[in-house]
Amino acid sequence: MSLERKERFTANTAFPADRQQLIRERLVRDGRVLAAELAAEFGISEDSIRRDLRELAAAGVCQRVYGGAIAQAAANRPILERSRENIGRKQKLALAAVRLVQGGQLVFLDAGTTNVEIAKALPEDIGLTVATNSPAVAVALMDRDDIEVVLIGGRLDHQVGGILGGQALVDVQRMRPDLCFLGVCAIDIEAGLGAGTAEDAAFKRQLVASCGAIVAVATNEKLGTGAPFAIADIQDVGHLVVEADADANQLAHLARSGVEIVRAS
Amino acid sequence: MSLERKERFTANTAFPADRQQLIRERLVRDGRVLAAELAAEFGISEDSIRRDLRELAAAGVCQRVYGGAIAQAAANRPILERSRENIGRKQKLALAAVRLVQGGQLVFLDAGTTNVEIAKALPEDIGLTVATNSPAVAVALMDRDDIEVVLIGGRLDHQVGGILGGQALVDVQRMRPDLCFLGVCAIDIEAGLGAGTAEDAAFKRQLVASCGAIVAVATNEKLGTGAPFAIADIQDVGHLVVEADADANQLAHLARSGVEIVRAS
DNA sequence: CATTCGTCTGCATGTTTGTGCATGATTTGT
DNA sequence: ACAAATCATGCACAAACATGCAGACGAATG
Repeated sequence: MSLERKERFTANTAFPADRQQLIRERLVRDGRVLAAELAAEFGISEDSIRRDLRELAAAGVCQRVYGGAIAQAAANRPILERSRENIGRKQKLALAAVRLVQGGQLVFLDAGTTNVEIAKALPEDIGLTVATNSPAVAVALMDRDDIEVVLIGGRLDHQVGGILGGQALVDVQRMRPDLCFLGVCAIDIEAGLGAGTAEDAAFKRQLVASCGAIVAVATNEKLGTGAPFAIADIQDVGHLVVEADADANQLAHLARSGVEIVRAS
Repeated sequence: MSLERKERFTANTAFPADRQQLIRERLVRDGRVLAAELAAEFGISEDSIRRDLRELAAAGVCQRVYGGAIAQAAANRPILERSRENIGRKQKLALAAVRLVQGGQLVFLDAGTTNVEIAKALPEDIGLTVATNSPAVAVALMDRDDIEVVLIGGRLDHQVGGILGGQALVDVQRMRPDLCFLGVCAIDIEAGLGAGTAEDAAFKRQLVASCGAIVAVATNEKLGTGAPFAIADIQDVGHLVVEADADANQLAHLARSGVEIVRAS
């Protein structure tokens, strides 16, 4: 008896910690595990497996069920949902927008929810540098080893969700991004691009001045509307990314200003 | 006996330092080591191997497990993987930590998952300014109208999850926060505070120099362990926030250095 | 050369941890 | 509702553990 146990124990190269790690991996892969199955695989009794599962459940990794355990859906679900259907309008816009980006470039992502989606939509291993004044963009790119992130410093504007102010202006002045995704609040053929606050508009004006190419990404409700503070003329915009069902009439007017229209699918 | 031992000792090229280096390489290669296996290989007793492993664990190289040790990936793992672990414990720590904050202060929140929890735990309408090099902290405070947020600019370190580098150092130099919550990777009575990378340590050193009062918040696994790069001595820390079940012996040693211990509930 | 000190080692001691098994309690499927 | 499967709990045991101790050795000191 004791011999059997000793034999198993020493022959088995797996520490409890390793074993639990393997169970974790299996949980994310399959979503569920069976106690009996694991016991057979590791060559130990189901009791020990149950102990492991109990600990993992206590750590919040999985949830115990009769016969085994299922993965705690919280961390997994969003990734799956994201890759599958349910792609929002802004995500479709983002997918169209990122096609304008090339590896090796210095790209500026302005503050805004759309630009956060663009950050998330950047292709794997594209290898570029992203400058931004948006903490949310930085967080979205935190786990991307192929993307160097440079954050503009300064006072955070809660309304805009980005860094604004004098120091930010100076910092942007010192860099020459190849491409800039401008977070516009309004875009109109006559009024041009507009923002909701004076400080935001001032920052975006500096962006337009500093960046080699400007891309505006606009959902339908932003087309043909004005905003209190002007940023730039339509002529300053290189590309305008719009939704698939954007108003054709508006687009025709805009295209006449020389801006290249990109339609999302 | 003595002859045997001497023979072994000289025959094996293993001074403790050499031996530990070999164990390090083994850890990198295999990710784990078995105490009995190493003892057989080096021709010494398991006791000495265990001593080595204990030292390596204290240095943060590996994590001791029953039967041997596994490579310590935790400190070097990207921050997003760490973020969901131990949330409950860190929230309790955060609740204790925010009691050190007073309205109207300029508080610096260093990068780290614990400090994100501290940001979330700041009382409603406390009314203060938070400076940070962590985009995640900034995002957590985005909807807090009573808190002014100042973000340090510069290159984002994906491992640390915060802005590091020369410009960040200069920016911190220019401000005088009343209070700083330092994201320490390791804290030990002799080695002091430690970080996992040189750049991170340099930034934290500047924080210690610039800030009026330093608060270190440490989960249990960080107590009594060392890290490759030193930040500061224990004496530089004003308050140390620890978990309710932190090792009393360690705390007694730490308290003797003059640091004020705050226990979470 | 003798001695003193610090380090490293192995051993003895008692403690902790991981494991399997027995025993009821609980849950599931039919 | 009943049998089978699964589970939680307590127990026993061996492996692995921390700790204190003493001997051996090298280096520094007189």
